[in-house]
Amino acid sequence: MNQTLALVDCNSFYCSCEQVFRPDLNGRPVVVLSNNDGCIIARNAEAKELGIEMGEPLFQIRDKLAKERVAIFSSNYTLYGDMSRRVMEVLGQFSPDVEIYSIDESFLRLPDPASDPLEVGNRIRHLVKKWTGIPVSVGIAPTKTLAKLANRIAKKRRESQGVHRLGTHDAILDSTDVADVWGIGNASARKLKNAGIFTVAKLRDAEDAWVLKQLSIVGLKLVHELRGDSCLPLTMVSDPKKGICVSRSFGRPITTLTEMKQAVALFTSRSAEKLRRQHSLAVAMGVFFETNRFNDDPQCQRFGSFSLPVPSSATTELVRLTAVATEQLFRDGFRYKKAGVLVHEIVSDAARQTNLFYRPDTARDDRVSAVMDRINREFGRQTIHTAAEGIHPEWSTRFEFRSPRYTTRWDELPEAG
DNA sequence: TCTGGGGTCCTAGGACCC
DNA sequence: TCTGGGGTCCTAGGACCC
Repeated sequence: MNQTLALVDCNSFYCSCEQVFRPDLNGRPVVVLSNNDGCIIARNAEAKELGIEMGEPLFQIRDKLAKERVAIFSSNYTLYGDMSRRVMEVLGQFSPDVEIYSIDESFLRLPDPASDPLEVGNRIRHLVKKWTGIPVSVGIAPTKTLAKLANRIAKKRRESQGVHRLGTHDAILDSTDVADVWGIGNASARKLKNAGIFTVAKLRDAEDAWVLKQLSIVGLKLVHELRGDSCLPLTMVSDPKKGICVSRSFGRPITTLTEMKQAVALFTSRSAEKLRRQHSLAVAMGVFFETNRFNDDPQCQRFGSFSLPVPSSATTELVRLTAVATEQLFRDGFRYKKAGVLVHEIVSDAARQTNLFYRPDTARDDRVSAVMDRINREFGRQTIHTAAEGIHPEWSTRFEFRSPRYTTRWDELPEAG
């Protein structure tokens, strides 16, 4: 099959989103923090140059950041989600076949075989920047794995100027580290290097049987992709999630059952919303909480799961059930740092109306949920929520450096003049 | 010393990704 | 004092069945 794919990836996406609204930060190092302002999860080019690493805890490098005048932001997922949608809209102009792979990258099948792919890549770059302010890099190749690699090269090589096209036998593959291949993580890279395979070209030319034995079917597909043989198709419509997990670290430790129930109720509401958005029902769920594993506090991890009496996605029902589970699991005398809710068995809501157990009270719960969704969609998340979640609880996640939600909240826009 | 040969389902854990 | 939060896929091994 002869196809030309492009992988479009936003450069330092979270940082770029912040910088679009803060042109005064141009040329300055910028970082974005994880939930709770714990770790560095995004750095712009200037910050990377300072040697700031992905995943570094903030408290360990606070002084360095201050000294280098690094701009620090808490993560602002409302803003990033909205900017992502805008970028993806622009990409839609270039192809009917777009796979949104993550919040900041998409695969496109370039539809017109006659046009020059490099020229198309440059147009994508230019238009996304012009309409959204976000800089992107474009990798072009016949398979996803090669397009990923091409994108990496586009970002690394200055001469590429943000767009690179890669063929299966390009000379650059003889000098590209095998660890740069998408799907080759630490463990596989170590295995390959022990066997003398250091470059992408070497891996491409390895024997199928050997690869299968060492890296399983996953690795073999990847090697075929390096040879230009497409094994990973574009998936334009995403399947519903098979599991859902909502978990957070707290701004300060939780010690009481009352507060733990509030936290679990909040995470349960988020889970219920996710279920409804993909038209699914929970069949079995889990609740967990744990103490801080990085300090000397007495350690405690609790996990419990249960099946629902009837599959459901109603906030009120799920909150009631996870509250019971929380009461059963909770142990006094610990400082809990993190908790979460899982939905690990899911079914479609399509067949429910015919379910023997679908009674009027279930129907009422569902109507309440539908109204909650509508209000929260229109007026913003948490406009309406269950009383169980508490109001502005003290254990809430910290966002010391949060930027305004420029694109979705008028009330947070800075005043003009 | 020998201790079948399939098959399925489930779970835990590894590896990887963003 | 402060160390993220999601996901997917695959394999191995145990339980169970005929």
